[in-house]
Amino acid sequence: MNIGEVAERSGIPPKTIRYYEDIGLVRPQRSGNGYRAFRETDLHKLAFLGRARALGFSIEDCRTLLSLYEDESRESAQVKAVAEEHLKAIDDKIAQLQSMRETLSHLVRSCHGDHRPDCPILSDLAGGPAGA
Amino acid sequence: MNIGEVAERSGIPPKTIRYYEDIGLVRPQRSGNGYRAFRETDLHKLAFLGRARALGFSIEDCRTLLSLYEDESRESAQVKAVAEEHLKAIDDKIAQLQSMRETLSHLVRSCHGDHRPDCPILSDLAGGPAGA
DNA sequence: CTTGAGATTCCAGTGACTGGAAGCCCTATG
DNA sequence: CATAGGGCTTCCAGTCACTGGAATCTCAAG
Repeated sequence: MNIGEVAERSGIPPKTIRYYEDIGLVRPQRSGNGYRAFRETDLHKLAFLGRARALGFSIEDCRTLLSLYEDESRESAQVKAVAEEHLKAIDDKIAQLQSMRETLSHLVRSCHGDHRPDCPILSDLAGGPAGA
Repeated sequence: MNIGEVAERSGIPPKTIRYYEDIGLVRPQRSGNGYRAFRETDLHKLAFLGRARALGFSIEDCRTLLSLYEDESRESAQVKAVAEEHLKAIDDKIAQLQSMRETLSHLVRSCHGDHRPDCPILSDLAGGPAGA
């Protein structure tokens, strides 16, 4: 398989697949003409990567997960540990965003949003709730 | 004021302040010795930037907000528009993270996490719920 | 006079791609 | 057989918002 077909079947753009090869996530063989020659297992790996990235795992996590996937003597606890850590990071990020959302939505609601210059959003940014 | 004091009072690291000058967000004067000489208004701007960044506004949004802040003929609607767009981006991001969180927490719960190699997390990544 | 803290500039790296340029390979058509 | 195109190759640069580090300079204190 050439890169175009793999891209289509895995849903990962050619550019990204080349990048994944650069950083050693996949190692396709080469045909006589220099083109990358992907086997089914390469496609499988790329699809795996696509799903892991869609769940927000970092590239380094993906590398770990892939190696665990290929390691028959793995312990599921190792996989779970990676996933739990990532889950916690997601929770932290959500909490942070929700806190921003909270503040911001209050500010947006309190701004009349018309042609006048007075704006509680700017007042808040300029110096906190007791803004000048 | 030298950069150290401004950093302490604004909560923004010196490196970041220099970066903000590089990209034209602040324009401190210079003393005879070549040191940056910050005035109160510069400090004020930096504190403004710190709060805007803490709410997740991009640097470009910050630039816009700062210029609106300094524009006496602004209309609050302009500020509100920027904030609303950002709020929507935050909502989108939260939704995306919550969807990941959902999937991931199911997977984590379904993994026994012991010394055995079988792992529903890997099965899912390897090929969806109907994993091999 | 030396020491140390704090200031300066510039270069490089982060994460995970993505865009673009220059050029090779292959197939199909005129 | 020449050519046009589409797909493939490599390499370089840019994204975003910093951050680390090196080499050098300035200043106040002892």
